Amino acid sequence: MADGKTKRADNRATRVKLSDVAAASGVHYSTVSRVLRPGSKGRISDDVAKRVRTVAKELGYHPNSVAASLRTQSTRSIGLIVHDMNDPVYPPILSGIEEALSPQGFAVLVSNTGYNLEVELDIVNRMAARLVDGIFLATTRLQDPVVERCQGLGIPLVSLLRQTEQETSPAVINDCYGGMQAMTEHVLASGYRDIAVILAPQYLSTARERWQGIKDTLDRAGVALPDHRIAAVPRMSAEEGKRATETLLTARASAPDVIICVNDLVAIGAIRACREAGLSIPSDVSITGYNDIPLLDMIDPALTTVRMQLHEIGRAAGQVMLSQFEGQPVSPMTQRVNCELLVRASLRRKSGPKPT
Amino acid sequence: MADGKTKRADNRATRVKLSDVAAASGVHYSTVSRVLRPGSKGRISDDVAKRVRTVAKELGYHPNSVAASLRTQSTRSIGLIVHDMNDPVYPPILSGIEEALSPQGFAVLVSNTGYNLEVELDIVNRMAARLVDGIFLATTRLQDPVVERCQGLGIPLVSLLRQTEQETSPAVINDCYGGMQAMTEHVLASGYRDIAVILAPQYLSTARERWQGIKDTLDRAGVALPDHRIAAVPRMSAEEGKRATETLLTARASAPDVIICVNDLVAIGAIRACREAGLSIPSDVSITGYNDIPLLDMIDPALTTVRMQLHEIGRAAGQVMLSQFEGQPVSPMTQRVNCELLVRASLRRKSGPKPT
DNA sequence: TTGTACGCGTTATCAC
DNA sequence: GTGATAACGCGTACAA
Repeated sequence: MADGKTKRADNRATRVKLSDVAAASGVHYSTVSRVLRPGSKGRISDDVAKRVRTVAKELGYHPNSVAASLRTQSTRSIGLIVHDMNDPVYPPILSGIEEALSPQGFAVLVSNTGYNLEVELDIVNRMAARLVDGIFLATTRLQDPVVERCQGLGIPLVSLLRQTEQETSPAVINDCYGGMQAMTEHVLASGYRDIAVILAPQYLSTARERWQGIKDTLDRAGVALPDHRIAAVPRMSAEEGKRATETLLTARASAPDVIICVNDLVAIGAIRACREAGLSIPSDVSITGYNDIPLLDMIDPALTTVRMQLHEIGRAAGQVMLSQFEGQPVSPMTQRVNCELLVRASLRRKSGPKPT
Repeated sequence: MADGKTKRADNRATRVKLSDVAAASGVHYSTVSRVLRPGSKGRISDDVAKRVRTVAKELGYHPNSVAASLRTQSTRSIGLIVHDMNDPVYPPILSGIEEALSPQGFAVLVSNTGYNLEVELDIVNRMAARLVDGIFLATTRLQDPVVERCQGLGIPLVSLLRQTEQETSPAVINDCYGGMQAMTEHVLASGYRDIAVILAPQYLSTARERWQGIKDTLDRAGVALPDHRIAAVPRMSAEEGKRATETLLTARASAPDVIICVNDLVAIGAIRACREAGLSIPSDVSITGYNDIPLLDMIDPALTTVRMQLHEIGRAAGQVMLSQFEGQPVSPMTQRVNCELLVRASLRRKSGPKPT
């Protein structure tokens, strides 16, 4: 009843609705509804349509999408689930998604799992309760209970960056196999043979494909990769990369020629570890990454990496989601987006043979 | 009628609702509603409550929040409007917001304006149509039509990082004045007197406060800042920073001792421009930034900057939003979060007098 | 071409 | 304590 604090409630209450427009234009509100939504059933006389439209504009009518959602069972909102938006690979993907879906009137609900599966399942439940029209999942594992839950709930799903083992959901991913193959071939072409790798958990398709890309290329070239030149991180962070590199460096007296890292953050950790071990890069050890996160060309030394088309992955995923909404069968289930090798200072052509 | 493609529709249709639970437990659905929502009016007998609850769990009941929203006029969703999520300052803020609001059942709708005011106003309209409970605005200008529109629509608003001239909306911001003051004092203490600055548009409170922090400190120290040592960028990007630096460097034959940049990205552009001009950093020119974006300690040279507590700003903004929902008057209108000077290699104590 | 009437799944306000 | 019932604002088959 007060003046100041009821402002918002008043605003809501005062909000002009379909029937207000109808009353002001002297027609029934169902007519207004038809006028305002192109693609409705019956045709409308031009003069009525025009009158209704101007009245609606004058009154500042905006449809209440919650009411519409209740009726249509569609909220025109979609969820985006990521482990952590602070990982620089996600923002460009979000941009791409927005580019594809925003013109169609969709809004994006972003949630971080914090790398916690329980949280992630809970997020899916909450999004389901909100009747999101679909979910973009950037956390997909090769065997994924989250994917199963979405499917159990009947929520259209598109995986981002990763895919399940059986390719059970539509997915738009980077060609990690091809990217790492190109990287490994370049490492070999640069003259290196004593190669080390830092891998990531193999329940992620990205990590597995990258590892396969390395392995197959080395195998074809007949280059051995002994166990003591292989390390793994439980999570793709700089901290873990540093730790893994320390393990690698202490495994043998001599350092490897080059360390191929599963991604950029891990590579940054590797750089730190090498520095602390008194090794300089690239003269003592070359290092490579993957992703091409921002500023990577500015660090010392500029990191050799593979650039993913993250924005394009997001955009394509948006398209897949839209075609799924239209009931079109998705094919192929897994769509691969190309990437590009970027050679920078952290990887140098081998100058001479190492002293034995 | 087919089997595969109607799966989702079936799921929606099949979805267990209040009345299903009611039927299965032999009570009226309004009773179920009361049981399931703590804090409803009438008290319920324990046995009925228990029965209803178990039945609900068995049937896998989940409330339809769209229907609830239609009734309550609250969607428990809030909008976050940023220019571009690719700017690394935003993700930590989003995390902070989620930390504060997610436990309360709120979801966050993220939208990028792409630095376009028309788009931004449109986003507000769309969010209003979705009945968001509130909006976080990270784009606030000193005079801001977007703020006005939100207020006109009666949507609770919290500004992030920036504030309007008249402090018309609750805001949680960084203490940019203090941060730049500390930076400038350190620059002076390092022995520099020939100082250049790169500023940003003064319709942003961040840019203006930083500039004031610099100016006041120099004034107090009696150090002059001639016009040819002042440049400005239309947008805080590396590209613009590079361009502005080129302008600075060509204005006079001698380069300044140090360039104080409005933020890190601009500073990175400055580094690039200096390199191209054959100047080395910090021996020829020192450079400073602001924000402490990720990897800044890894670039060459490591950039001296001011670290903002971005996550904390997001969290605090979430708290402000919540207390606003509870009808509590916000005070003070502008809440400042402290920041910290980080001195790194890009700024070195002046060794000797420059040759004249 | 336009109006009628019902339903979407809840919440809230009544009675009883 | 519990049941009945009216909104909430819109979409749409159907009638006119």
